[in-house]
Amino acid sequence: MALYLYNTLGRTLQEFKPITHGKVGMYACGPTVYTFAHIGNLRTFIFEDILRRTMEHLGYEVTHVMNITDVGHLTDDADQGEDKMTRSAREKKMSVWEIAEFYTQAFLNDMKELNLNSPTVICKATDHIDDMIELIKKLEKKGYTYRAGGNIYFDVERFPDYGKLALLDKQELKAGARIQVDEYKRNPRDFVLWFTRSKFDHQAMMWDSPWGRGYPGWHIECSAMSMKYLGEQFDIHCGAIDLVPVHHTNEIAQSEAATGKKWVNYWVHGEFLLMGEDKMAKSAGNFITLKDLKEEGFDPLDYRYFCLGGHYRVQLQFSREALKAARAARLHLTERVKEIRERTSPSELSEIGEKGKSYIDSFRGNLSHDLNIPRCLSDLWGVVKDVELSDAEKLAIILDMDRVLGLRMEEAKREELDEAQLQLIRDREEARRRKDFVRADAMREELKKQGIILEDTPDGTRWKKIE
RNA sequence: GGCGCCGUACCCAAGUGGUAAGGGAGAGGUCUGCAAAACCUUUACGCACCGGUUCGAAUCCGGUCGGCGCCUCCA
Repeated sequence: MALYLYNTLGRTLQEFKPITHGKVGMYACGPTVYTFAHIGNLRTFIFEDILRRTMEHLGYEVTHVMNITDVGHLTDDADQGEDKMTRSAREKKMSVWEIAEFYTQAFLNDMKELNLNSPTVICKATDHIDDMIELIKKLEKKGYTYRAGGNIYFDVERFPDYGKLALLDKQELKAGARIQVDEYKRNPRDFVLWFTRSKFDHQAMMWDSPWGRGYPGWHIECSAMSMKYLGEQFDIHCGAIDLVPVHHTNEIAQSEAATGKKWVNYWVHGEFLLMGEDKMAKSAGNFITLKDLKEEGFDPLDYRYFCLGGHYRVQLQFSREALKAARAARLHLTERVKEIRERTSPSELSEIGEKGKSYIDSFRGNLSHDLNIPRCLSDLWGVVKDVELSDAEKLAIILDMDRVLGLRMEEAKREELDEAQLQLIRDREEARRRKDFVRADAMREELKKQGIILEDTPDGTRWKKIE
């Protein structure tokens, strides 16, 4: 089944055709590790995980590369003083290297808890300074750069297609609207490839280069590392929507200028998470982290489920109410799967009947249509509730769908009780037979204190643990 | 000012010109010693508003109102 993706380059839905048959090279812009990722950042990584799992589900062998931006870059709108990493280091009384390592680990932990499959390659900017220098040298040789005020700039005038991704030619740039204009730039859209003169007082990370001791510009790392691991041309580059006008635009310019080839075929961008009505941003101070949600009693997978409820290209409104709804839905789902598994083991996918196949087809169709995950979730619920499917079929289909959704359905199994608890349940059943309901209710109350809920059914008493 | 996105039930939200997915919450019912779970039924003659195209519009076109994002930190 053909996969259709919305390509920001061209702004249309396009059939995905890989460069190499059966394989996909995919680069995802990773986190900047000077503080904890907030749940808005994490939405993007959940989307990328879904994209990667979808392609694998459709039979592609995926090479997924994600970078870690551990070189500090700028502070805020004022753009002066210290860089992010330096400031964070000062506040935490740690070195910039320790800060980067600490938040990198925190991020990788978030990924694990959200059940994000680990990228094939995770690469740190600071491990690839030489690759960046080589790329800048190449650009310099071809005449795409100029030196001014101690820095090396990329000259956008030399690259005619500049801004194609972001439709910048249709926009009027309001230069200096938010940021002071860099007096050394020939064109306001020019950007720095290598700094030797830091804007910051206490620049901590510095490297030697042909242009002097300094540090790389922000955009060069993604070009250098993606081409190192995926080649000069690859299939998909993704990230959040805010990266389109500057970061990705500049990446394209420097990459294609260096190689003279088209760099990336499909650009796939995820929309923002909104906090109430506004965007969630570190600078606005209205952000929350996965840790915050856990402290409020949510499971990271509740947040994953919540994100799956909205399409990746549409802004999603976060609220505690909406997250609670997602949690309730996920717990119901998990409970249902536990019940099914208790009765059966999954059948072979090849033995699924017509009715079951229609769900699988629907699911794949929705996936293929620009990752319509909300519809896929709807298909999943359809399977769970269908009265014509056998339990074995249901379980097989659910587990198959979950390879994409990543809700850990394979772990939805009945927990174990100890012998004393099992005995108490048997005693209670005995009391019920004697119609000693006062005693029976007391025992149920006692089990509830131990976190066990009882349900009396015509087939006997069932129990489950409270989450 | 320029560019882009979006207004669907109490809430989140899908919708690919053919008669409004799904989840949550609420209500009624079946079952039950009670409870819970499960299941069944139910909640938008209508998709911000006004025109237009069409046999047919939530979907396409134009306009109005409202919201969000971006315009060199940004997921």
